[in-house]
Amino acid sequence: MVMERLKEAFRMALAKALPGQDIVLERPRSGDMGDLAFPCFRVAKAMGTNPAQLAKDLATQIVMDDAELLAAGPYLNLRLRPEARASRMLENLLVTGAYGSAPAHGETVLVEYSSPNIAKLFTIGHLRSTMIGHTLAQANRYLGCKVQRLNHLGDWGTQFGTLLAAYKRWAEAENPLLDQDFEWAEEIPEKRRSPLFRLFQLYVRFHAEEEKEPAMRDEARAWFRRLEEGDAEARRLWTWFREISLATFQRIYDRLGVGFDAMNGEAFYEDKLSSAVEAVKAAKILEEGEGGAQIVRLEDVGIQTPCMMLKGDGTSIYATRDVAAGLYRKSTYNFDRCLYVVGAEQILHFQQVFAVLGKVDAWFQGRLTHTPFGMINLPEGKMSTRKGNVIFLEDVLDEAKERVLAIIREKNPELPQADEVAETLGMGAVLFFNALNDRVKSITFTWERAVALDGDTGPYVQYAHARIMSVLRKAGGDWAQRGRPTVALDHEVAAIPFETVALPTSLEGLEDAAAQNLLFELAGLPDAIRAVQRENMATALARQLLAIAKAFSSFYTNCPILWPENSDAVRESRLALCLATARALRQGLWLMGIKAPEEM
RNA sequence: GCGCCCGUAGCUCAGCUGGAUAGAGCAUCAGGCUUCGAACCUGAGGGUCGGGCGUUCGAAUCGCUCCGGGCGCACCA
Repeated sequence: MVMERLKEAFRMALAKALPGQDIVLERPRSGDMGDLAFPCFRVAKAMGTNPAQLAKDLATQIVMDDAELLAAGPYLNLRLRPEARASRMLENLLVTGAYGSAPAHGETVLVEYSSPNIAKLFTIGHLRSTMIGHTLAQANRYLGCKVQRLNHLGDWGTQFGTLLAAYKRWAEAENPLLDQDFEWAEEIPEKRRSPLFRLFQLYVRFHAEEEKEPAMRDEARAWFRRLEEGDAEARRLWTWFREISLATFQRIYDRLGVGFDAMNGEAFYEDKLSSAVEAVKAAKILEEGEGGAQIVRLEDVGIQTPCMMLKGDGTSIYATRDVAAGLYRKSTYNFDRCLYVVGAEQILHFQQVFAVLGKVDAWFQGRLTHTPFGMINLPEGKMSTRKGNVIFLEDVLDEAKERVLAIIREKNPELPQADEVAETLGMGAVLFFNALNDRVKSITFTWERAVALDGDTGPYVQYAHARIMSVLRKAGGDWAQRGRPTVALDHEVAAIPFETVALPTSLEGLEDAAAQNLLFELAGLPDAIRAVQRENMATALARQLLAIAKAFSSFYTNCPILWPENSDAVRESRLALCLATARALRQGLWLMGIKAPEEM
C-alpha cells in the first residue's frame, strides 16, 4: 500500500538519524498539520535534549521525496506535497483496489454471534450481537483472515422445559397447531400473527404464573429432563418449535444481509456433552459440589465462583455446552482466535468457560475472546422477554423505513424505487447508530435516537455517496459504471471488486484545501478498518466514514466538478477523487452491513 | 459483601497502548440555494473530562481512594 510505504520510508529516515531509538509514528489529528507525525518527547528525553529543538534539527536534517518536514513545537510532521498526496490516494483507490485490505494469510478466526434463543422473538437487543458479529467477520475477512461465522442458537436448555410445559397446559387441547389466537391472551397485531408469536405468549404466561406458583418450575425442569432423555413427544415438539423459529430468524437475517457458515445450536452439542465432561474429569479438575453438582473450582485463576458442569440432577447446563463447543471447534477448525459476541452480563460465564477450557487443554489459552456489549434498556426499564416488554427488531426496521419514506415523499417525490431506497436508508440509520456507539455501556432505547436521520448518521454517509453517484452519472461516459461493484454483493463478499481505472493525466484541481482534506481523511480508512479488528468494535470505522463524508460535503461545496468553466484536467481529476471517495464509502459501509444507494 | 463495567458540553456520545488549543452530532443563535442533489455547507456560544490524592517533563487517558449509576456472583441462558 502506497501510504504504508511512505510510513516505512519516514520511519527508516528517522531511524537513520536517530540510531538505536524507538520510532513511533502517529497520524496527526488534522490534515493541515501533515500526513504523519513524529512526537519527539521520548527520544529527546533519552538523548537528553529538548524535544522542540530535536524536531527543528530533524526537520533540516531529513530529506524525503515528495514531502516537506516541519517542526511544530515538539512534533516533527511530514507533509506530502498536494499532488503527491493526491496521486498516492488515487492510486490506492482506483488502481490497486480493496483499499486497506490485506492478502490472505491463513489465520483462522471464528466469530460466534447473533445466537438468538429459539421461541423467543428477535428483539432490538439481538441486533447488537448480530451486527457487531457481522462487522467483525467482514473486517477480519477483509484483512485476510479465514473466517467462520457461527450462530450458536439457543435451542436447548431449561427454557425448553418451560415451553413444553406451557404448551401442554394451555395449547395442546384447544390450539395444538398454534394457528388460532388464545382467548386468554391480548390481541396480537395483524402483522405479528404467527405460531411463533403464540409460542412467545405461552412463554410469557408461564413465567407470570410461575411467580405465584413456584412448583411450576419443577414441571418445566421435568420436561427438560424428558427432552434430554430423548422422550419422543418432547423431541417432536422441540423440533417443531425450532423449525418455526428458524424460519422467522432466516427472514430477518435475509433482511439484514447477514449469513452464517454454521448454525450449530446448543442442541448440536448434546451428544458431545459426556465426552466434554470426561475431558474435564481427565484433567482432574472436576469435583462434587453442593447438592451433588459437578463443578470446577477456579479460585487459583482468580475466579471465586466455581464453574458448574453438571447440575445436581445430572443434566447439563450452558457452561457444559460452551465447553463442549470449544472442544468441538478446536478439532473441527483448529482456529487461531474465537470471538464470542455476547452481552456483557455474561462476562463471568465466559471467564469461567475460558478458564475451564484452558485447564483442560493449554492450547486454548489466549485464543478465546469475549466481546461484550451493553444491554439495551427501555425508558421505563429493562427489556424482558419473560415479561413481554420488548421492542421487536422488525418493528424498528419498519419504523425507520416509514420515517424515511415520509422524507422522500417530501423532498424527492419523483424518486424511482422509493420503497427499496427507504429500506436501505432506514437500515442504514439503525445499523450505523448501532455501530457508532458500539460500547460496553448500556444504552436506553428511544425511537428518536434509534432512527435519527440527521447529523452523524448512516443516511448522512449514504447521502454523500448518492451525491457522488449523481455527479458521476452527469459526467457521462463510464464514470457511474466505475463506481459500481463488478459483481452482485451478498454476505459472502467482504472486499468489493471494482474495475481498475487509470489515473488522471493531471492532478490540477486537487490543490484546494477541501480536496486535500478529503484525501487526508481517505488516508485514514485503513487504520480504521484495522482498529475494528484490533478493538473488536466498529466505532472507529463508523467515525472515519463520517469524517470522509463530511470532508466530501465540504469539497463538494467548495470545488465545483462539472462546471463548464473548469478545464478538462480539473474536471477529470475531481471526478477521479469523487470516484475514489464513492468506492471508499461503499466499501466501508458494506463492512458494517450497510448498502450505499445511488439515489435517495 | 466480593468482582467487573460506566461517569467527558444542556442532551446523546467519540477520544482512553499518556503527548500538539479536549472533538462530533442534536438542541440554541447567526449566515449561505439563478449552475454538479440545502437529507447539505460556513460560523458562534457552551467543558472544574464525577471529587480528591499520587506517578510523570506531560494525565480525560496510568495507580490509589471516595461518590454516583449499571451488571454479575453454582443448579436460567
